[in-house]
Amino acid sequence: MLSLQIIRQQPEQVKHKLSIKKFSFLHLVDEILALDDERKKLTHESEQLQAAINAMSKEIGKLMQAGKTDKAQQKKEEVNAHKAKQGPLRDRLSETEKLLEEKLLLLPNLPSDKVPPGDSAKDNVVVKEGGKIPELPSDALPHWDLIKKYDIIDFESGARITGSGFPLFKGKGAKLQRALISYFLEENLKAGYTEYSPPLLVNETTAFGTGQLPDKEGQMYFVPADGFYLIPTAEVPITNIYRDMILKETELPVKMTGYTPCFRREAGSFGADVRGLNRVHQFDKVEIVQITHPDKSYEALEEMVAHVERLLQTLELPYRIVKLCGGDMSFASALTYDFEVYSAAQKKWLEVSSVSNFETFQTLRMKIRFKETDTGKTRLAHSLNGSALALPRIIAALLENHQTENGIVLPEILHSYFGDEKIST
RNA sequence: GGAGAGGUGUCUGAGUGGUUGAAAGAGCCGGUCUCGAAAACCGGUAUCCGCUUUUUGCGGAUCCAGGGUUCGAAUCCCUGCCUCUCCGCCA
Repeated sequence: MLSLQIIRQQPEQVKHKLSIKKFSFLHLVDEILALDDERKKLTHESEQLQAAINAMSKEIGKLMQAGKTDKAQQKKEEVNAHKAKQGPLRDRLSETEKLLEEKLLLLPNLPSDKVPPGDSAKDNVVVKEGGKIPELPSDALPHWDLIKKYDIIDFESGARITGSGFPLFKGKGAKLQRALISYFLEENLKAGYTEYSPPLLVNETTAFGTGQLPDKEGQMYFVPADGFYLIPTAEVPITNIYRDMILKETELPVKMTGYTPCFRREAGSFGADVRGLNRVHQFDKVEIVQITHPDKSYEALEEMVAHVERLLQTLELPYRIVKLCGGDMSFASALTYDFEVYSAAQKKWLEVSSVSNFETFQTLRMKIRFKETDTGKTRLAHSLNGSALALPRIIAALLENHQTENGIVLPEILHSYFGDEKIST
């Protein structure tokens, strides 16, 4: 969420930046400012009364000890008169605060100055391309056919056990997943990340912290009996590890990684985009998360981008890095780089990672702060995260790009993790 | 799931209705001492909100959370959450 402070100080600037994100309810900014003024006024009045009440209560204490009960009784009545005045004031105050909070939560994060203008995915800026797009024969198969050919995922059984979008990995397919997870985690460890294996169900407060709630509950699976949400990404539990904490400046940056299954309802998706592994309800992902000093977060973002890029290079996949334009960015992000891998048989780019800086948007909600060594002041940290990497589309791309007459020839880096060089019939 | 105990500051831990934002100790920061360090001694050491033009200062809130009793609550009552111990069930 945005801090009231920045809205108070630079309302016009805030509106301008929100409009870059194609956010259309700019009137919210003025409404928030009006509510904030109201809140301050009511707070002040209510606290004046409270201060008077507190002072009188202390006097009553003294009078009672001195045995002057009738004088104390007189004071008590005075206090009661003050309290009668304070009651309605407090009700108005809490009403105002609630409304203010609700409106504040509707505002998306401000885009960083580096965000290119634009309305949708077509305006995103390709900042880098790498790898080589393979020349496949004309009878090259899309991954859903390769999956059948090598019998590595059983979509029908998955659908029977649960429903469509819940793939059942089998044999070499299951092992390939395990190999990729191990490989990604090992590389993340080498880059200085601490490994976590978090809970897969989270409570409401946790889901609120990273910005899934309110508003996006439709995207998550929910367990009503216990009030838990199935995580849509490891970002949610892992970032929340530091919720309500004040770190020492020297403890930054905090670098965390974790493998989890991810659950997404993906309501409303349909068509060719959802074929095979392109979009599923349950998938595996290795995530990286950083909590950084506010002055270092963009450095960290670049470092994370470079790290993910290395992973794709070693997997020998053709990729490109895309900087998202204002209109295509997520609610919580200040700057996002998407990684796309070219799927040679489908002839299209598939998003396999999204690396974002959230600046203080999440840390304000979660109260993740640090104490400055020099001044002793408490400041909000910045939070970032990215996939390193999401498995299904990586598998789709590996299958399609590395298909040969003799099977799927895996990149060398995976051989030791997979225990073989290729997948064949 | 059943029975009991408990949740206090960075930590340990005192506090059962009236200057208690909270004893004491530890830790941490600064200082004295020292060639330097240790020890000893002295001082400091929560967060959020509001007022004050700034510093200074003032006020309010916070002793798991939310309600309640009271002139006044860390302290009493209710509800919820969590932790620990024992029993049950179970991978």
